[in-house]
Amino acid sequence: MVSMRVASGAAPVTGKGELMAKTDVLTLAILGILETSPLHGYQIRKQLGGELGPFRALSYGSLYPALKRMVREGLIGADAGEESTRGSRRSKIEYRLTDAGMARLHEELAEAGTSTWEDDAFDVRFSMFDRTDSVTRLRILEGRRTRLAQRLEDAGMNLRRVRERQDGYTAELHRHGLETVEREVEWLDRLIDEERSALGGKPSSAGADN
Amino acid sequence: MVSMRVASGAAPVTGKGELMAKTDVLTLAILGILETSPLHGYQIRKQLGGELGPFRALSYGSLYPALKRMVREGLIGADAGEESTRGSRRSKIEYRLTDAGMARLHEELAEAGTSTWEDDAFDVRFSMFDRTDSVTRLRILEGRRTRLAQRLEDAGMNLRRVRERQDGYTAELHRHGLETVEREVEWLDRLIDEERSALGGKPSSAGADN
DNA sequence: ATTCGATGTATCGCCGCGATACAACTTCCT
DNA sequence: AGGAAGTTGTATCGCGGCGATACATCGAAT
Repeated sequence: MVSMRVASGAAPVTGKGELMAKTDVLTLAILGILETSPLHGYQIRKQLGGELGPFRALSYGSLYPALKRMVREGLIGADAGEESTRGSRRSKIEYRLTDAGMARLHEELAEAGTSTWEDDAFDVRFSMFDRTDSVTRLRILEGRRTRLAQRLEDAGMNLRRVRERQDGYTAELHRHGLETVEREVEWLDRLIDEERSALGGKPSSAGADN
Repeated sequence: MVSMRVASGAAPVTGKGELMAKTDVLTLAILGILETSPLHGYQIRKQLGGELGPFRALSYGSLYPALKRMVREGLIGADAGEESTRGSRRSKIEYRLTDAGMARLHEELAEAGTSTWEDDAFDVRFSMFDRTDSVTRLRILEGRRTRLAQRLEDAGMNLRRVRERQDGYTAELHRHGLETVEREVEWLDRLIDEERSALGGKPSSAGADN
C-alpha cells in the first residue's frame, strides 16, 4: 500500500479521499494477522510483509505505536511471556486478539465492499480472503471495481483536457497511469468471474452497487 | 508519486528505502513549478495536481509548511502582493524562485538518474521533462529502469517462495503487483527507445554522460 | 439579493516512518 | 574456545505529510 504521499510511479492513486473509515488500515491488518494466532511484534511485521507482497514495508515506528493504541482501545491484549529471570531481560510480548478485537474484525470484514474503503485497505482485505466466504469476497471485489471505474470516469475528462493542452511527456505520464488502473480493472473482472462461477454461476443480482 | 504510503492496490512499492536524498520530493516539485513563473500557494497546488496527473493529491497541510521551510532555506521568496487596503484583507502571497532555488533545481535536475531517487521523485522529474535535454532524460529513464529491474530481481526469489507456500489469493495479489512493475519496465523501454532514436540512433553504450 | 463555487491563506493534531539504540540468542568460522 | 555476524525482539524520537477545518474574498448564477 502505500506510498507519497504522492503515491508512486505506477500511478497508484494516493488520495484516500472522502470520509475516513473508523478503523484504519494498519489496525485492520493487525487484527487480521492476529486472528490466526497470537504473535510478537516482530513476527507481525514479518508476516505482514509476507502477506502483502514483496512491495510492502512496515516500520516499527508505525507498528509499536499502533499496537499500543490498540491495547488502549481494548482490541488486543499484551501478554508478557514470563516476567521471570528477574529484573533484566526485556521479556517478549505476545499480542492476542480480545473478544472486542475479534468482533471488530468480523464486523469490518462483513461490512466491506459497499463502504468507502480505499486502496490500501483493499490490499489488506484481499490478503485475508482465504478466511472469508465467497459472497463477501464478491462484494469486496465488486466494490473495488466500482470505485476504480468511478475514478477512471473522473480521470477521463481530465485526460481529454490534458491531451489537448499538455506537452508530450506529461501526457505520456498520465496515459501510463490510466493504463495501470485499467489493467487492475481487468484483473478484478477476471477474479469476479472466477468467484461467480465458483458460486455456481449465480447471476450478478443486486449486490453490486447500492 | 506520493503516497503512500502504503502505496496502493496497483502494487506501487512503498519503500523509499536506502539513503534519502537531501532535497525531498515536495521541495523539488515546488521548485520545478515555480521555475516557469511565480505563483500563489493555491495555484501551486492546482498545477501540481494537473502536471502529476489526475491521480495525485497535495494537501495544504503539506504545501504551506513546505513553502515556509523553503523560504527559511532561502530557496524561494514570498512577495505579498500589495499590503494595501489597510489592515484587514489577508493579502495574496506570490512565491518566486530565488537564485539559490534556481541553482538547486538545476543541480538536482542535472544530477539525476544515477542517484538514489525513488518512485515519487521519478514522477516529479518526469513532469519536468520538457525542460530538460535529451541526454538527461535518457539518464533518468535508464536510472529508473535499473532500479525497477533490481526490485524485480529481489522480488523474484520472494515470489517463487510465496508461490509454493502461499494460498491462492495471496499469490494472486503478488502476481498482480509483479505484473504492474513489469508493465512499467516495458513502458520505460519504449520511452528509452524513442529517446535514443530521437538522439540520432546513437547506440546505447556509455555515451550517456558528458 | 443571496447562495454557491472558485480562489486564497493558514493551522492543528494524528500518526506514519526512517533511524537508531539496546538486548539476547544462534550459527558458523577459526 | 572465542568471537564475529546474523536473526529475533522491543522501543523511542523527531520530521513531516496530510485530512480537516476555519476564515476571507470575489464573480456568477438563481
